[in-house]
Amino acid sequence: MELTMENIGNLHGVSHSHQTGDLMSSPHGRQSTTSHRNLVSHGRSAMVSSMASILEGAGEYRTDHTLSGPLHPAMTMSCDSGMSLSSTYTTLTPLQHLPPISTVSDKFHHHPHSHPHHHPAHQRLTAGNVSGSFTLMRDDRSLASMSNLYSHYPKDMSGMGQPLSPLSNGLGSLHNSQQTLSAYGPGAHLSNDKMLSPAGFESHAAMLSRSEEHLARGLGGHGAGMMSTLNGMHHHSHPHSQANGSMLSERDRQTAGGGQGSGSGQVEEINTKEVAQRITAELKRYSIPQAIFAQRILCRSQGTLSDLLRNPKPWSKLKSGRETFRRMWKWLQEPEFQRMSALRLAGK
DNA sequence: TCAGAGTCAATAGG
DNA sequence: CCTATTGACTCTGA
Repeated sequence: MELTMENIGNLHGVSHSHQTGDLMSSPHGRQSTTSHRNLVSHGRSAMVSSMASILEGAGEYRTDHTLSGPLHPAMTMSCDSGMSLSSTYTTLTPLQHLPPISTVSDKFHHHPHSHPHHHPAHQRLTAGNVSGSFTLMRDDRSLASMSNLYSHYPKDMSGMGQPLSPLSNGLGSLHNSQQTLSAYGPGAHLSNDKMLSPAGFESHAAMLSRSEEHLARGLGGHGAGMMSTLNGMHHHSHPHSQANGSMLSERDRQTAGGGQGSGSGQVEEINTKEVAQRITAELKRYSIPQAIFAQRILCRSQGTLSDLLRNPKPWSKLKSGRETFRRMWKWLQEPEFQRMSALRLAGK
């Protein structure tokens, strides 16, 4: 249940103005202006070009307010609004049944303001890090909600949605297609009903992970250790828990399989290695520099991201650092165009 | 006060 | 231009 708490904490965080913390998290104000412009990357491949443009566009994100705030709060997840994002889709998708709030409630309650600078405070709820027993990586609801968002975000769709998707190798396409599907197709349904039906979810997840796996392999760069973890994610099929500390498998299974389990979108136990690998793969795929991703999506520095990607600590050992992984995870859950817009808009 | 976690900025290397 | 590494710093929880 602890996990639950955490999530709840996040959700409610908004009300508590957690994010303030985040905002301020740019403690020394370093991130603010400093590196942005240098970070802008240039598209390398045709496909990527779109990305590039997006990124470059980000150059002006300074004006961001105009764009981000008012228009699409949900998508505007930046450092400051990061929490809001979660809340946002939470809102959109009521499906997930939150855990016993009562239990948790006080926990996240106490810590009214807090964190002077740095730390994104969110995590202080930490409640004891759970033994790492649960594992649900479901955030699919985000997808569902996304689909809703699309409606008022047509421009992105047209602009970025398509171009980005195709990836050179089959994997890419696979990966994409499925994302697309979930986002547009099933996703819509999901939003209404129970959110992801087990089946739907599974397939989605499974496919995803699978494709990613391949990708990772293709990339191959990372140590063997990392690779092994990939599959860890959603294979209910075989009970094999991953090599290193990730405890996901079972949880997934339960989630997927369990009738209501599916609903519990809130609790997320993230397989950090898996996320790290996937992020690494995506960044490479789209030629997104770490610096950009780190700042725009995670609100962290390049060095931090690099370290996290290369040496992800097991979820159970993370405290406030979980937030960073959550953001990565969320980003992974989003459809391309949204990722792009996030990169673009979140440029604060 | 101390240890650990999480970051950052600087910097070394492709 | 990118990524990896690292020393230093802030916080937080004993």
